[in-house]
Amino acid sequence: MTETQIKIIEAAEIEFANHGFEGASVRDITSRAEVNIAAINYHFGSKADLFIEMIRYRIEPINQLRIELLEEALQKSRGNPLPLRQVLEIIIRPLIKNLTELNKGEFHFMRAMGRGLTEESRFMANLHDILADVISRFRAVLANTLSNLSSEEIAYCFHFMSCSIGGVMMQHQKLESISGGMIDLTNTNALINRLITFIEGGIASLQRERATSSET
Amino acid sequence: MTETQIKIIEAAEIEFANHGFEGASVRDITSRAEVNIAAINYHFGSKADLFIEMIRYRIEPINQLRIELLEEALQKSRGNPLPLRQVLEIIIRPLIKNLTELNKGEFHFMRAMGRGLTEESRFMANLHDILADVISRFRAVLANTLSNLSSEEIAYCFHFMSCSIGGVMMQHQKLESISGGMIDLTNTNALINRLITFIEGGIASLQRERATSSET
DNA sequence: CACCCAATAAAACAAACGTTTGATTCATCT
DNA sequence: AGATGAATCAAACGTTTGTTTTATTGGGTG
Repeated sequence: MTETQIKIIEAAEIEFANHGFEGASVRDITSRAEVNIAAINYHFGSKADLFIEMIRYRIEPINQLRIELLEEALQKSRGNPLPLRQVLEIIIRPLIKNLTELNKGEFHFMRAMGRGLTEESRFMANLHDILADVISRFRAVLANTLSNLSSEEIAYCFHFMSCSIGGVMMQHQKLESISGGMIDLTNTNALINRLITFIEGGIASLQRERATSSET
Repeated sequence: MTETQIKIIEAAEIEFANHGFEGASVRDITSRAEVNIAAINYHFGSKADLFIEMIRYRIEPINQLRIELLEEALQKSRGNPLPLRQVLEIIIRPLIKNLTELNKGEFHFMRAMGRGLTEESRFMANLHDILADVISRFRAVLANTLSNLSSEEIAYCFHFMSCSIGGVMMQHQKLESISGGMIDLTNTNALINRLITFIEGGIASLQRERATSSET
C-alpha cells in the first residue's frame, strides 16, 4: 500500500462517511487527498473498488486478531463451549476498540462502513467476502455456546447482536447529543463494557424465555 | 395527499431503499411511479423534500399512536414509573408491526428510512423535527423507569435501545439468510416479542451492573 | 360558451458525474 | 547517455444529474 493509496483511503473514509457511496464524488475525494483526479482509477480501478479496499484495509487486521483470540480461547477450553461473555468480548472489543481509536473524535470509517452495509447487492457480494470467514466462525462458536436454543432462536440472537454492534458503530456520534455532552466519545472501554453487558443480558434473557418453550 | 403524490412516495420508498438518497435518481422514481419527470418538483418542491415527506407520511401516524398508548399507560399508572417492558412495548410494537406489514415481504420503507438516518446534517435537521416529540417523551418516561441509574447510564441504555431497533429495521432482510430461510420475515410478532425481550434483558443487565457501582 | 387553474407533458438547462486519454515527470537500470 | 516503466498531471470524454421552462390538457365555474 503506497503513500498515495493511503492518502486516498483516508480521504475516502471522510467523504464516504459524510455523503455515502453515491453521494461522495471522486473529485471531492481526490482533492481532499491532494492527489490527481485520475489517481483513484489508476490505483484502485474504480470508485467501487476503492470502497471495497477501504473496508479491507481497516477490517482485515481486526478480523485476523479476532480469529487469533478465538482460536486461543478454543484451545484453552478443551472442547467445552465458551462462555457467552467471552465470545462477545472477542467479537466486539477488537472491532470497536480499534475503530474508535482510528481518528480520535471523528469515527469516519465506522460511519462509512455502516453505510456500505446498506448498499445494494453489487457491493454486498464483495463486502460479504471480506467478512464471511469471521462470521461463519463466530456463528459456529455461538451456536455451541447457546446449545440449549433451537437454531432458529440462535439466528435471532446472532441477528440482534449484529444489529446492536452495527448500530452502535454507525450511530456512535449520537452518544454525544443523547447524553447532553456528558459521555466522552473517546472513552472506548466504557462503551465496550456496557455494550457487551447489554448484548449478554439480552441473549441471556432470550435463553431464559426460549430454552424449552416454543411458542411464537 | 393526491393519488399522484402517493404513487411517487411509494416508488420513492423502493428507489431510496435500494440506492440511497443520492443514488436514487428522480428519473428512476418518476418512471417507476409512471408519472412525468417534473412531478416531483411540482408536488414536493425538490428531491430532498420528497424524502422528508416520504418519512412523515409513514411515521406520523405511528408516532401519534405511540403517544396515545403512552398517555393512556401513564394515566393508569397514577404517577408510578411504568414497567420497563411496557415502555418497550409502546416504543417498539407499533413501529415495527406497522412498518413490516406495509408491503409484505419487501420492507422498502424501513431500509429507506434507515439509510436516511445516516445522511448528512441537512436532512437530519428535518428528520429530527419529525421524531423529536416522541423521542423526548420516551426519554423522560424511560428515565423515570430507570431511576436507579445515573443519567449517563440512562443515556447508554437509550442509545443501545435505539441502535438495536434501528439496526433490526434496516437489516430485517438479513434474517432470511442468517436463519437459512427458516425464519418467516412476515412473522412480525415473533420478531417483536424477541426484540423486546432482548432489549429488556440488556437494559436489566446494565441496571444490575450499574445501579450503584460507578467504575468505568 | 368562454374562462380559469391545477395537473401533466415534453424538451431543454447548466452542472456534475466517473472514467479515459495522451503527455510529462523522474527515479532506476543497462 | 539512453531506455524503461511506474506515477502523476491537465484536459477532455460522453452520460447522467436535479431542476426549470414552456406548452398542452381537461374538468369545474361564472
